[in-house]
Amino acid sequence: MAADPSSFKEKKVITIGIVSELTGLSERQIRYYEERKLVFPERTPGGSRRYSFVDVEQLVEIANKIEDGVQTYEIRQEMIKEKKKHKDEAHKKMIQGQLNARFGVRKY
Amino acid sequence: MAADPSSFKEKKVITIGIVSELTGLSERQIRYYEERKLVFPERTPGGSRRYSFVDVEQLVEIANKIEDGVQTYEIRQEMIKEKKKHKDEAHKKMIQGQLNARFGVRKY
DNA sequence: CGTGTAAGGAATTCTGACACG
DNA sequence: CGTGTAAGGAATTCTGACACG
Repeated sequence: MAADPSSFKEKKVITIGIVSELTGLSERQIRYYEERKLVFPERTPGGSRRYSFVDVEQLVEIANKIEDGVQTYEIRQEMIKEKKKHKDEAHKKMIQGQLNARFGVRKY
Repeated sequence: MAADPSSFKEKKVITIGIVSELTGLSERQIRYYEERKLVFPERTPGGSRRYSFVDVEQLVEIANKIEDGVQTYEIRQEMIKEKKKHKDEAHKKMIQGQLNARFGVRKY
């Protein structure tokens, strides 16, 4: 039901050069969006960035917004709101789960 | 019905170093299995290998077979047989499709 | 046969900075 | 603000070869 945690799409395995190919963005742009806290690649022991397919998709969205004149700061605010919404939903679900555990529930 | 051609799992985007981490195999092993025609990474313009998640999964299977004493040549024969089987199935389907087109068919 | 390793070179990536605006 | 670029260095990858067995 929830997203598969071992999902390939979320695995950080793509180098910045490939991401650049995939998105059409320059490496400069990709690194800058990280600086502005819009993407969060992992690092190899040697310090190279590794992105997931989800990151790649988000980078394209970010680039589109910027093309529309949205500033990185605003994009970041949107992202924070999104995150909050998801957290609230998760919280609601958890409460629900606790209630179900406490008072029982028929699953079907 | 068929595998999504734009599937992430099949995109060749992973460098050999990451594949090595993911599989636990040495880069030497990974390159050798390519030499023996068991995996087929793509190349960047610069000549670096790029693997897909499917490749990664297959590499693990290959390594397991080798551990069991199977030789690369035999593994390759198995792969060829597999491919033939798939081709036959595809062929059968195509014939079926042609028959359906020729004489009509109720889909449900 | 399958794998480790040292060797030398080429491609990739990194950071900090200057530039334009 | 967002992006290009030249700069110097470090990490990554490549190939062909020798070694063991």
